Amino acid sequence: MGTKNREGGTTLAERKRGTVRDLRRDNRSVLLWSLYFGGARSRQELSTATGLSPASVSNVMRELIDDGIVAEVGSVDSDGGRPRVLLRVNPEYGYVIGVDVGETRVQVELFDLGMTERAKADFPLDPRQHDAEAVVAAILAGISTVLTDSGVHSGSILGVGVGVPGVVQQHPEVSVDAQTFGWRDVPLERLLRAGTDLPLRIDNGANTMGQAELWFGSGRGAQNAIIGLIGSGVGAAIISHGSADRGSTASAGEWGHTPVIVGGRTCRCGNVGCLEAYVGAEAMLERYEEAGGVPAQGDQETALAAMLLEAGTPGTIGQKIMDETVLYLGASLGGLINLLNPERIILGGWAGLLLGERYLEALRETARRHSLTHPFSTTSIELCRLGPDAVALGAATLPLERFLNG
Amino acid sequence: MGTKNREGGTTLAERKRGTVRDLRRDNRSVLLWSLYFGGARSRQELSTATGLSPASVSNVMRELIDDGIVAEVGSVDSDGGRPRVLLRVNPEYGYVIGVDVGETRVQVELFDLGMTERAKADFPLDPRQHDAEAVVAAILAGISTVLTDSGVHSGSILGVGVGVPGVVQQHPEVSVDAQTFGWRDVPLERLLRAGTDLPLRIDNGANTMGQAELWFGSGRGAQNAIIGLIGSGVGAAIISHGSADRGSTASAGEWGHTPVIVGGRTCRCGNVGCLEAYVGAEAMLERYEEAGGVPAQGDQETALAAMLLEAGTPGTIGQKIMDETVLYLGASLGGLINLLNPERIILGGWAGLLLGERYLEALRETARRHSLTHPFSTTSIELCRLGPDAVALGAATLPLERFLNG
DNA sequence: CGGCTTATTTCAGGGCTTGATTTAAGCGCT
DNA sequence: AGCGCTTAAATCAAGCCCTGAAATAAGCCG
Repeated sequence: MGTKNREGGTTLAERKRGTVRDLRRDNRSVLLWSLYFGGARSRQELSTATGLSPASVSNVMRELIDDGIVAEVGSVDSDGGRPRVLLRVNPEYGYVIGVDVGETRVQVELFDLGMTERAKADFPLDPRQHDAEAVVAAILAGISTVLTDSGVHSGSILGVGVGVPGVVQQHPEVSVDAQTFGWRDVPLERLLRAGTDLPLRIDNGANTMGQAELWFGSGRGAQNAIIGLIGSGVGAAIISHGSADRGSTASAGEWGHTPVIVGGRTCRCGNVGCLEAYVGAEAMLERYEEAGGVPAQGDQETALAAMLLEAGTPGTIGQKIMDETVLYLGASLGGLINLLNPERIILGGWAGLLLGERYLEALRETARRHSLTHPFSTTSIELCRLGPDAVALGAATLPLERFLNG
Repeated sequence: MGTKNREGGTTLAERKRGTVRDLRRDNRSVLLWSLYFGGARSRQELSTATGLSPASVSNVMRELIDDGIVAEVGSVDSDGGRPRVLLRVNPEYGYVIGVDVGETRVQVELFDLGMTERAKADFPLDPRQHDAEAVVAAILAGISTVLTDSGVHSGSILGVGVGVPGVVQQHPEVSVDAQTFGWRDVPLERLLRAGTDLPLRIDNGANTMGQAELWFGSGRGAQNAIIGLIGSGVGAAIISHGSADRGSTASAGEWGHTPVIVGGRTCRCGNVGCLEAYVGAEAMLERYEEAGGVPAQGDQETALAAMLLEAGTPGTIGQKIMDETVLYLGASLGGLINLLNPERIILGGWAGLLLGERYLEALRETARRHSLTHPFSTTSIELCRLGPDAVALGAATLPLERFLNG
């Protein structure tokens, strides 16, 4: 109810649903979504699932089959009647490419429509050097590599999705602000456009990862969810009404810079008391050191793992730090539950998974203590289910989404 | 993009847009919304505003005029062409009733479609006695009072909206949980149904107030907004994609129970460190007393006003409390800005307005210090514009919304 | 008063979904 | 093997809807 736009700009006119032809496109799209996420089903099942008449389903399906998008696959016997013919989206109708632009590497993956990986390419990046040119070159090289490796013709690529570690503005032009890369208003789409004609979609990496979990991971079917990502810093993808809420200028989700101790520890963002000043991997290790601990040599990942190991022994500094961490994180989770009343919270990111392995139950309990009974009891807190490729997978869902929408 | 429901239950089938007739209903509704919020406009303007062809606009408008919903009102001359005929929604086509169930009184108001108040009735409630029966009786009495006072026939009432101070569950049956009233799973709709046949819509009072501000107050036109309500406690209505985000079980918006000092002051919800443990009127007065202040006699409103007056003098206890209050509230606002990236934050509630009068600028500054540059710079923080009738007004928009949707 | 400009309405054309009606495809029992 | 029964899918005529083009309405201007 009431999702119709009021006169808030041009949104009303942009809506593309006035003619009977749009109706057809919509129905076609509804059927495709239903088929894609519902798996192989008969026309009849589609009819009851979507509320469309059997006649229309038949009609649209013939079209989709003629286009090669949908294929009949076997049939299911019924006792005493004509067997139902099962339909499914043809995974080879087209392919999508997902790109994960990370701090240390650009990862490019090619999937068929069933989201089976068909090819993959990794290009290391110099961690001290994140020229837009270098990244663009890596992405373009990755695209042509996966194309040749998979033997897929570029004509059957439905699109390329790119997940980047920064705020992505879509209007008036796609531009990326990424502090860690020193990017400010980098017109990534325009730069890529010079090297490829494929349809492009660019979004924040945390959002693409969230979308991956939402579609294929722990978030399947959720209408209201929060996917929290804890790595060196802390971010989140917020799902409301079944789709990502990016806020008014696409920078929503900065969970890490939400207060937990007003006037507390200084955060790398310059403010004080942020969650990220306590809970990100970087902050955890700093706090460990401040408390007299000696972080293990190596990268953050190794150091954090070592600290977690130490934390298993009572009385250690590691344990103290981790107990506090669980308290802060759990309290913040409780706050999110109260504020947004999600049906599911999903914790991920490399540090989040490390932490979750050992402390998930403690986090649940802390969140319970810091939230109201009712909203807590209708929420579940879980870990991400997808591996390190989730960002690329989620990025690939961007063109997939466009395809399913027609 | 991508607001289509995935296979998350029965939502797909519930969508009522498959047939060419639904298309008509939708277009009719789009035109009505545009006319309602865009004011008097010609058919041609409607055509460009909605993207529908002039022919269709004419067509639908004739229908609406025949139904008495829309009326032609004057025309504007143009130099050298046929003058445009202005259309508007006929404010007398129907009426809506809004009910505000507060702690001390039930307020019932009757509006025409232009949201001009036509009648109003107040029924005091015994603050120690919030029997569902008493409240239901007051609401029903209020409805018949405003009907007779306004002379409006009940047949032209489009519906009644009720705002209650508690969590409202819509499924499987409308039921209300209101801690302050001692209500648990009160089937308010069923109880009211026994006394009236009018269409009913029940929602949380903070949400209805938020909707009022969104439609007619400081929030006009916003797609992403937060309406914060500070009274005795602290709540919020969260608007995303242009409509209220109630979360998965309709209890979203408990901003007051979001952490600001983990491990801090005990809140009346039983947890510690909640925003409401510092910023609600009740908490502010408690903190004042704990710090050695002597609250003025009388109700909370008088006492808070007195403290605010004292706070104007440097060195007083009142000033100390208020400085802290601004710090906590501002930090929490900063967190909301980072997390949700709203285009507007609107502060209301009786205590919020009292506070905002004097400290709005300080709050803005504190929020700025506690948020990231980009999202802060695209947000404005303002005060509610509507008076104490906002809850009833917002409640009345519930049936109005249904009417506009057809 | 006639030409000109702009706003609405009218109308034929093309599309869409649907309920009803057929046709297709097996099952089970005789 | 044959026949009736059951269920799934396809076909078809009917009823709506939106749109572009053409026609009509309504003033202004010289």
